[in-house]
Amino acid sequence: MSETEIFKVLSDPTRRAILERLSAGEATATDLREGFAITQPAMSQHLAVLRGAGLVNERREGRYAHYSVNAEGFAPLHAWLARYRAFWPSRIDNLKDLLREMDQ
Amino acid sequence: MSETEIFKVLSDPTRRAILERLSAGEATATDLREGFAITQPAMSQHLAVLRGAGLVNERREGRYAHYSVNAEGFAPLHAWLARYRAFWPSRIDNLKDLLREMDQ
DNA sequence: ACGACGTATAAGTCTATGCTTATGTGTTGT
DNA sequence: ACAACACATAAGCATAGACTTATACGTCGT
Repeated sequence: MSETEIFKVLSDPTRRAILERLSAGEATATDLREGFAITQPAMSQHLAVLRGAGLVNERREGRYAHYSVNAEGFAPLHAWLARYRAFWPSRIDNLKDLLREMDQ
Repeated sequence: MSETEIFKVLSDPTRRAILERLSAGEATATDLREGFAITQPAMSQHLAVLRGAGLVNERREGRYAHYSVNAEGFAPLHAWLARYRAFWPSRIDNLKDLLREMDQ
């Protein structure tokens, strides 16, 4: 998925809230509506967008759609952001060297 | 800056390209236009948005505006993304413990 | 002082997106 | 078989955002 698409998808607060909810575990589309002042089609559309971006997985079980976070979908975001980690706390700056050591 | 704002700002490919250019070093607004098929006001507006989100710094020098990456502005993004690092390569999963050790 | 320059702002246009209501599709229980 | 259910899709509307042209603002060189 393109970086542009991922950023667009995540720029919606409702979708980020959905992801946060899903990070606590799988949930159905109806489950997810609790706590959100949102109609069913709106939720369905948000989930379709998240699915399209590869940020969530869908597991079909009869008439229920179980959604969960697809952490691999965040890889492009991690990769992009890594370019701007130059000013991470200095401890973390040493990470690369550290990992190199760990590999040996 | 709110996560929503940061994601929106970064969802524009031109703005991400500007950041990439700036990550190679400071540049003026006019410098930045090279290589971009973009009018001067459009560039100025993008820079205003980046500045507003705290992602770039402006250094005024006479009639020139020198822009540079403000890496601290990426902190909210790092913090948010950290929640979804559960599936980072397993080596990195140990980072937290590692850093804890380093502090001692 | 004045004109060229570097940049910012204003105002309008066009498209993208998130919402709504209405409806379609497949599944389950009786 | 049929009604209720879980979810998806369609179509329309309203707002946001990225662009344009025009113009304003401050700075520099002559």
